[in-house]
Amino acid sequence: MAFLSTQPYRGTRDMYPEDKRVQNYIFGVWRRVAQSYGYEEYDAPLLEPFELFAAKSGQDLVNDETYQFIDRGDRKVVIRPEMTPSVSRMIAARRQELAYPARWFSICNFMRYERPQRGRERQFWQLNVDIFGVADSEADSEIITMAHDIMKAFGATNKMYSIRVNSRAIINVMMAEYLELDIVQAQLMIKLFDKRAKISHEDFRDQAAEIFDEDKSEQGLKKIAKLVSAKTVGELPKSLVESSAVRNVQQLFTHLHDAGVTNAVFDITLMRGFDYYSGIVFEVFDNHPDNRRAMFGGGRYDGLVSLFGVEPIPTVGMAPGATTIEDFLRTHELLPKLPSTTEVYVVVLGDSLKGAQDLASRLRGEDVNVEVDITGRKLDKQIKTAIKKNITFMLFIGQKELDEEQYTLKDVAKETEQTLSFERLVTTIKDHRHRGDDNEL
RNA sequence: GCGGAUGUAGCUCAGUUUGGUAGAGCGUCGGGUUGUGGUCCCGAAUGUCGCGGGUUCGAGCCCCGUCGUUCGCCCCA
Repeated sequence: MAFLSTQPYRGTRDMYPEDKRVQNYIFGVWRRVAQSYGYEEYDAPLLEPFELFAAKSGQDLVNDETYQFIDRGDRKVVIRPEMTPSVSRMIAARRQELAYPARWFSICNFMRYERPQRGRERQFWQLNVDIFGVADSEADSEIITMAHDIMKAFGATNKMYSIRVNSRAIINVMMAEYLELDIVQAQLMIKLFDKRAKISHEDFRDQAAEIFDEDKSEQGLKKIAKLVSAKTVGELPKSLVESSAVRNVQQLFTHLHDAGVTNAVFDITLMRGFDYYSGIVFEVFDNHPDNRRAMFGGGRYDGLVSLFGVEPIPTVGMAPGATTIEDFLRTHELLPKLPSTTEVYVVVLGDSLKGAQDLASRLRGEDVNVEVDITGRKLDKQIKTAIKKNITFMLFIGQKELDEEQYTLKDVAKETEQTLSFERLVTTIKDHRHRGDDNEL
């Protein structure tokens, strides 16, 4: 008989305790920052009807990149590849009774049938943060500022990443009125702009020239050169600067500046997915030479809620992924040492197991997480186990300690030992707990 | 969907040139001082050499296929 494989399914990861610690750390930072802005957590089903995604995204996307199946009732269902349609559905369903602006977040897993590569897995976790009901650029600014704060909360400095900002509204004006392209040409040009960083200047120019009608090609290239050279919104050609789309982005940058977000830059070539975005779009880029890539992004999608046949609700959101954040943290060596959730490992000396168990039980009664070594092994083996498990404290329990009711507590990292009464034991362990929390921030 | 690299002990890898008994370090387990560890000493266990087929007297090594991993392309909600 062939043995079963121990490998996880392609594109998925087994979360061993040390992996889960990292994930919980990332989730914890996300949750803390989102809640600090007054966002409340929600959740949605793992499965959604096929139509929900088909309506929103391109057919290719839903057919080629989702996990889907027919359920026992002949319904076509999809394992969610993203959160936005589900949360839009939830908002649409209760649009009349919600308190606006509605500030919501979720931390959920998703599946996409893709070829795995660096920073991309078939099963992945994302934070989704959205603000519903505000059309003003204050909402755009809030989401981008929160992205910035999340990076800060992970210990990143401004130099480590940059935030690139563009606006679909500007792109629309630019394509239709400034470059005078029809819809088909505009789509091609958007794709080309999106690729610009990956191809040579010559290829970019040649391919751009082909998109224009022949008689407009030369003039069009000059216009594109002007667009691309704009380092700020203000440097865009005059006819664009006067549009409301540009004024809106200028406002956004003013807000960001006021909020202390100094590493946000305007980038006319940022296109981002583009299916449902209707206003600003942004992406957070890793600046490290070893990991130069877009980590996550977001934008404004005012039209999506109206797919459910109701009044549109203006919405801005973003979705940082755990995989890319983890890559970022490892690349910049920002991952903190993450101790076990177990605070005390009880090392049992001689045949004091029963007394050790009683003491452990009392500690648990005081809300301390305690693990007891019940193996009866030699001392050094017990100690090595505690270290390997990355547990903060060791507590040595032998007959002498039980008789005297004075216990030896060892701080594993500092290699220091104290002999303490039960009450002092509890306060010492709890004091350390609070310090640890502060260090994480 | 396309291209490159790669798969040998729990982990990191050598062994492939020139086919000839399956290796190292770390880790694990046991012991060395029966109340204190990471980096001491001694000893031991551990492999369908990813999987399937082919060539050969003989394959970890050569050939074909396949699966996984990884880097890039495409795509990126």
